[in-house]
Amino acid sequence: MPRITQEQKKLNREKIVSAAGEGFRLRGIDGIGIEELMKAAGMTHGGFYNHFSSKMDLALEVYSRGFADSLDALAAIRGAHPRSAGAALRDMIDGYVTAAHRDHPETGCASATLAADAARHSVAAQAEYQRGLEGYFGAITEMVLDRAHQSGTELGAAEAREQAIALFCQMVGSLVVSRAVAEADPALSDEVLTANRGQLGQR
Amino acid sequence: MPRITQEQKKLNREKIVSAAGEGFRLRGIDGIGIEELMKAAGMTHGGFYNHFSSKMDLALEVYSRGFADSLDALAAIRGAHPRSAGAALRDMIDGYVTAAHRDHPETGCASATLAADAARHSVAAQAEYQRGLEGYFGAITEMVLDRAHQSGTELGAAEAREQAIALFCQMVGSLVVSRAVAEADPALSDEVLTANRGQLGQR
DNA sequence: TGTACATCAGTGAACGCGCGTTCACTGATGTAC
DNA sequence: TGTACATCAGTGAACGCGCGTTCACTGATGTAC
Repeated sequence: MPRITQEQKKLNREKIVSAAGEGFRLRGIDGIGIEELMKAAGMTHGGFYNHFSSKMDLALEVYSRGFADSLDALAAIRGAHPRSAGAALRDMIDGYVTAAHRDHPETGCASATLAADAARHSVAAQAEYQRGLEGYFGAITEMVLDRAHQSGTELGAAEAREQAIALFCQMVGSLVVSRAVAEADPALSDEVLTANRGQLGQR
Repeated sequence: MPRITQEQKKLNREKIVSAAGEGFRLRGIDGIGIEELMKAAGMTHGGFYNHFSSKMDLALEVYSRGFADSLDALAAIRGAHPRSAGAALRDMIDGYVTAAHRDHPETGCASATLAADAARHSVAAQAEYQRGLEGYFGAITEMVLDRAHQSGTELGAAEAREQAIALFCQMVGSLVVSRAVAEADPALSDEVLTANRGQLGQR
């Protein structure tokens, strides 16, 4: 059957990255094997090394892809609210701190699922993580500044960035904590989300 | 050489739990093997099953131990400030959101290190996590209520609990995020901590 | 108190399994003429 | 455009390694008398 079109090869590579994006988020980088990933992508495991030099190489691509996707999503939210940065911020929070997001890590924020892996794995993974973080922080800071400007509030750039960072960390923390008890105590898990959404809304 | 005193056996068991507490926090439950843990505890790996029925059994003990220790630490902070709940809250935050805590996960908060493992592992682990969370939430809620009372502020119990939950999640999130870039970008990692401490202080 | 025997904690080899990675092979694709 | 050959993506078996767990063994401890 092989060999395959160059275009088909690119498609297959995409399938692997996509399957790994979900698998790594769901079970951790060490929690799912190459055989299972390749099967999910519709191939057998042997061909993996035609696309990546190692499992960690794939993981790095998953990281950078994940952050890029999240930044796109942020840009889309901002684009949907060209008039009000406040509404955009609310949309971001209400889309993030959600039972649906908690219950579907495989398609969710990379920060909330892969942060622990990044801390424990190579510096290369951390470097990808850093690039993603800078992007988030910058975008959210702009939104906070815009909102202050639109409401006529005085707000320095440094203070806006501090607020943006704190806001982001609280969003991530709320998801991480709520996931840690999602199966054992759904009510508590829901309460964690509700409480954070409530407090975040007051900012 | 064996057999050993019953008292010595208990001591050995403690050494295993202690070594696992550090090892699991540092590298994850799947990130360190029984052989290495037992070596760190000063024994060979074969004897492990004289103390625990499985690796997951040990992990459960590490979880419950970790939460108990953290609750003790919280009680100690409150005890050190019998007059001012506000000062106790500040001490808690300033002790938690710190470079020292970030750099030493092995002796740090179990929530910030083992949350991802709990979400992915058995429901039993989540149940331990849940018990710990309830303890935290309850204690912090009391502190928030005490502070309001001491400053003469009106504050309902439900609102206090909501604030306590949000506060805790932000603390956890700040540590998780700062650790994810600690090696790759120490300055950014420090900024994450500083920003969160700053914003948390304004509550 | 002393003696004889059963118990059992630690040792280190071994088992079985799954994982990341390698490799010989196949046959359709890409390319040179 | 057609032909001949080199390339190389996917296949599936295999390798090596580390891991969780088991086991026969040892000899000091605990216990029954």
